[in-house]
Amino acid sequence: MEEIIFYSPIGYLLLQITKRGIYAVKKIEKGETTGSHPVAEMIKRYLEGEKVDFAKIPIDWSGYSPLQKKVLEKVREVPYGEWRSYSWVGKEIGLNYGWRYIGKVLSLNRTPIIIPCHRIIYKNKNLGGFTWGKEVKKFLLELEGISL
DNA sequence: TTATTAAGCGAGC
DNA sequence: GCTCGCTTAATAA
Repeated sequence: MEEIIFYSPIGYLLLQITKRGIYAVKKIEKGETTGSHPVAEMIKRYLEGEKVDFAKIPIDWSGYSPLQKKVLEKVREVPYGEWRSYSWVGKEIGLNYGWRYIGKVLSLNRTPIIIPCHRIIYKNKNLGGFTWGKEVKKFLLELEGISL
C-alpha cells in the first residue's frame, strides 16, 4: 500500500494505491505533501478546472460485492459535464425498483472524483449526499459547468 | 432467518 | 411546498 498526500483546491487529499490500482481517496484536514504520483497530478488538474479523463485509471475493487462494483462501474460511464439520477443508475443495471439501494452503494464509494458519484443527484436537481459533504459536491458540479 | 440500514422517488394533499 | 409509503441487497444478530 502506497500513500501519497497532496494539496488541492478543496484541501489536502490522501491517495492510497495498491498493486491492483487506486484503493481509496480521502480528504484530510492537515498534512504535508509527500511526493507525487501521476494520478495525484490528474486529480489536482481536474480540481483546478481542467477536463481530465479518469476512465483508464485502474481501481482496486477489493471489498466490494459484485453488484456494488457493477453500480460503481456504471457511474464511471457518466460523461464529464453531465448528471444522472439514482433511478437512472438502477435501471441501467437492471434494478427496476431497487434504486434506493444505489444510495447505499455510493455511500460505500472509497474513491470520489475518480468514480464521479458527485454526478448522481436527485431527479429534481437537489443534491443528495456526498462522502466529503454537500459543499464539495456542489463545487465539483459547478466545476463541470452544471448549474443547479 | 429476521431485523436493520442507505446519499431516492412519486403520489397526494 | 410538505408528508407518506415503498424497494432492494448487504450486513449483523
